[in-house]
Amino acid sequence: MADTQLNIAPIGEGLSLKARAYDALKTAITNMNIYADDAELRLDERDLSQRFGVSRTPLREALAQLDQEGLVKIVARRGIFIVRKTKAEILDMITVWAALESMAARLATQHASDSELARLHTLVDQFSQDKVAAKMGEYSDANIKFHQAIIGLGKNQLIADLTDKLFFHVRSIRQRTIFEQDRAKRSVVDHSEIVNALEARDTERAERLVREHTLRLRDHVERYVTLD
Amino acid sequence: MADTQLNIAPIGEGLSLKARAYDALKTAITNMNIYADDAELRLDERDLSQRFGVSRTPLREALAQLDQEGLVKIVARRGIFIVRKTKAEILDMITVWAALESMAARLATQHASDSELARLHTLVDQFSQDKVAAKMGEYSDANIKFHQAIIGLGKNQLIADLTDKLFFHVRSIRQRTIFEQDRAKRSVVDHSEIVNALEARDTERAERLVREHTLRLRDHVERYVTLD
DNA sequence: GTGTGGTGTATGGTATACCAAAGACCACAA
DNA sequence: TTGTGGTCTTTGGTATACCATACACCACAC
Repeated sequence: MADTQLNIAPIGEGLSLKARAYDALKTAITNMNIYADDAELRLDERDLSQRFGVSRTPLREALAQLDQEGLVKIVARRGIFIVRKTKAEILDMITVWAALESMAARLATQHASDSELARLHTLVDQFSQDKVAAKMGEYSDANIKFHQAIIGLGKNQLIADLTDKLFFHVRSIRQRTIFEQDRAKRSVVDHSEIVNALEARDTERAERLVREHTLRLRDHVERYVTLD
Repeated sequence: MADTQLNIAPIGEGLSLKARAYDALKTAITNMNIYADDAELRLDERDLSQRFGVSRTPLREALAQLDQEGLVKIVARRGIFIVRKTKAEILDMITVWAALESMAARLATQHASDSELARLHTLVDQFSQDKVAAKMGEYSDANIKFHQAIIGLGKNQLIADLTDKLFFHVRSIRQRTIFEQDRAKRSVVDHSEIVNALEARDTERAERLVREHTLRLRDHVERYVTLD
């Protein structure tokens, strides 16, 4: 059945070229193992421009944004480079994450509804301490989701936005370390205690547990993870 | 005495046009009372371009950055507007500030040297509880400096960077409210207790005091300050 | 008199041409 | 053979011309 209307082709998906370039670059960088020795960290503006099919201007705006977020570094007349975070920077990020998520937990005890907290509970209940090893992939996702859920329940948009920007880095570290040294088991226990504190509306305890949980990740990374 | 050398004029001050446009815009917005009823919140790209003497491209990049930082909002085909933060957003910012500064305080108890903490002490000692009213202007500055100093002692660059971005908004609120309802006196006491906790290397107490101090500001704003 | 449609204008968005600087490479001279 | 200089190439930086859209205003018809 042929269209009776003209039905002009949708040129873009509604997003600006800048936004699309930004998304494409971000996912490309995200899916790349930038710590491999042979990783090509140099980006070529003109090459990218051709490959995305957009001109350099919107591309540069997207790159400028990534630069500000710290994913790439633009050096005048030298090039654009994907940034390898130093270990110290990763540690700082995890520390900031701890500060923000623990504050979100504090807020959650004050502002989240019982039903919202109950939903959090179901996230935790899916994994018992001993079954975790059997379904690593799933737990790795569930682990991330749990932390994002707490942040959501804090109902502070700024915290959500800031952690979103850190997420890219923190996620990869969380996934990389969750199954080292029995950390998954410990994680299950921690999460369960956190939920209990939240449901008990125990503000101080919830805050402390979340902070300690994430700072433990920090210590683990400091001791055992090698970057650079 | 005429130059024997050619001595070509220094064209720029070394900064890129984008960076200069950014600085100029930021200070311009900072020094403007955007809450006045007759404030002109609309920015004209071409007009600004002429007034700064740069073309639209670097100007737009600067504006895009301000947009991302939330100082202005760019609406496609509508214009660029200076953002009036809503009260809710201000409250969220103060909350985030509390989370970050309290974490910085925690870190300071672990990583700051005795002499660094002693210097902090001198910042506090300049103002006794009853003399504060006499030199309001000075105290207002000292108050801000105190908080920045704690953040510096946390030695987490990311915390410093993030609070820097919030600073613009939080500073104006701090200055606006510090002399309401005897808050200055309370502030002096708080600061002194915070320094004591830091010097005693009492991590938990320092963190808690800083958090509570800033959350009190948050409550004060929520109750007594009218924006929008 | 009111409503609708079309046109004009202002404003961002995009593409492209050109500029400037830094580094690599090569030729030539000592 | 080695060092110095200049040039060429690569890359980002800047300016500008052009395009698309949203809104306002006005004319015309009902």
